[in-house]
Amino acid sequence: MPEDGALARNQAVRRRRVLDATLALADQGGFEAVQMRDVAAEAGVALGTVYRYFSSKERLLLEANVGQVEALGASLLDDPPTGTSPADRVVDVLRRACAVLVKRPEATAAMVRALGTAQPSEAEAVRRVSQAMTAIITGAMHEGEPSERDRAVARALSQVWLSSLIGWVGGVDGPEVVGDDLERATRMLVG
Amino acid sequence: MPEDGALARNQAVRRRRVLDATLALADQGGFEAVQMRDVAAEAGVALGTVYRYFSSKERLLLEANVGQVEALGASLLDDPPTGTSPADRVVDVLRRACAVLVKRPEATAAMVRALGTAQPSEAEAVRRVSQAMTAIITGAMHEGEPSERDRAVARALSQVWLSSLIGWVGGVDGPEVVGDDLERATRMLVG
DNA sequence: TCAAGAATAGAAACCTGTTCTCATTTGGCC
DNA sequence: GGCCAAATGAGAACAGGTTTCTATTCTTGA
Repeated sequence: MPEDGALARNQAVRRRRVLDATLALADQGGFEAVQMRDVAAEAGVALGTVYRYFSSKERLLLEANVGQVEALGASLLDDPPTGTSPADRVVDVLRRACAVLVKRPEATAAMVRALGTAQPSEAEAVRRVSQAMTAIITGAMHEGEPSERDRAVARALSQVWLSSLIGWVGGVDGPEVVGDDLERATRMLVG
Repeated sequence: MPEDGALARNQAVRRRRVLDATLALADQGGFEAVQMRDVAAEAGVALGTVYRYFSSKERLLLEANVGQVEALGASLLDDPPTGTSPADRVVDVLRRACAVLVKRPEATAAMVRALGTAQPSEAEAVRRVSQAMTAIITGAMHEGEPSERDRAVARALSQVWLSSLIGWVGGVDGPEVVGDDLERATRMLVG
C-alpha cells in the first residue's frame, strides 16, 4: 500500500485546499459563512468530495482547529515561554494563545462553536485538541515529565480555557476576560 | 399594563407547555429529537407560536436549561449541602448536580449542546445559567457574602463544570469523569 | 355589546447541511 | 497500452430550522 503515490499526493492537496477554504470563509463571516457549498466552490472541488474528506461541517471545523492548536504548540518550540516561575510561564503561554485567537475573532468563533457542539462521532478530534492544549500547559510548567498533579492542573486549565472561549464567542464576556480568567485560574492552581 | 390578565395567563400556560414538550422530546432522543415541528405538535400550538415565544431552537433549550439550574438551586434551599469543610460542601453540591444530570442523559446532552453553541443573541440566557451555577457554588462554601476570591473560585469551577459536561455529551469522557474532574478541581481551588 | 388590534393556527416557502445518483475521470496494475 | 476499481464532478433530492403569509380567534377597552 504505497503511501506516497499520485493518488495520496492529490488527496493531500485537496484536503489542504478544503481546509484553507474553510479558514478563509471562517475569517470572513464566522460559522455561518462556512457554508459547505461555498467551501467546495472556494476549494475547487465538488460538494461530495468535501464530504468524502470531512464527514460533516462540524468535523471540518474541528480538523481546522486541530491544525491551529498543533501549530501553536509547534511555535512554542521555537519561541519558548518566558517567566521565572511555572505560573508565570503558564500565564505567558495562555496569554500568547489568546492573542493569536483574538486576532481572528470570526474564525475562532467558528472553531469554538464546533468544539462546543461536538458529538460522539467527533470525539477523536476533540480529544486531539484537548490533549494538545494540556501538553502545551504542562510543557510550560517545567522540564521533564509532568506529575499527576501537573496533569490535573493542566486539564482544569484547559477546561477553563474552553469555557472562557465559549463565553467570549457567545457574547457573554469580552475577549479580555478570557485572558484574565485564565491568569486568575492559573495563579490559584499553579505553584 | 395588567400583568395578570387573561392574555398573560394564557401565554404563561403556552410557554410552560412548550417548555414541557421540549424536555419530553429531549428526554427521548436528545438534541435531534427536539424538532421544532414536533415541539409545536406536542405542545398543541402552532409552529409560529413556538417561534413567537422562543426565537430559536437554541434559545428554547437554553430557557429549559435556565429552569433546570434554577430548580436545582431552589432544591438546595430545602436540602442544604452536607460536609464540614467548604470544599466538602462544594463537592457535595456538585456531585448532587451531576447525579441529577446523569439521570437524564439525553435531555442534558440537548441542553449542554445549546450552551456550547450559544450566540451573542442568547448571551442573556447563558449568563443566567452561569450566574445560577456560581451562586450555587458560593452558597455551598459558607454563610454570608462571598469574597472576591470565592467568586473567582466559583467562576472557575463553573467553567470546569461546563467543559466537563461538554466532554461527556461529546463522548470524549464517561459520565463519572464529570464528577471526578469537579472534585479534583474543587479540592485544588477551595480551602 | 362591539369594534380594533394583537395573538394564534395552519400551511407554504426558503435556506443550508446532508445524502444520493450517475456519468466521468483518475490512478494502480497487468 | 488497456482494464478495473476507486475517486471525483455535477446536480438533484431530502431534512429540519426558520421565515412568511393569510384567515381565524381571542383580549382588551370603550
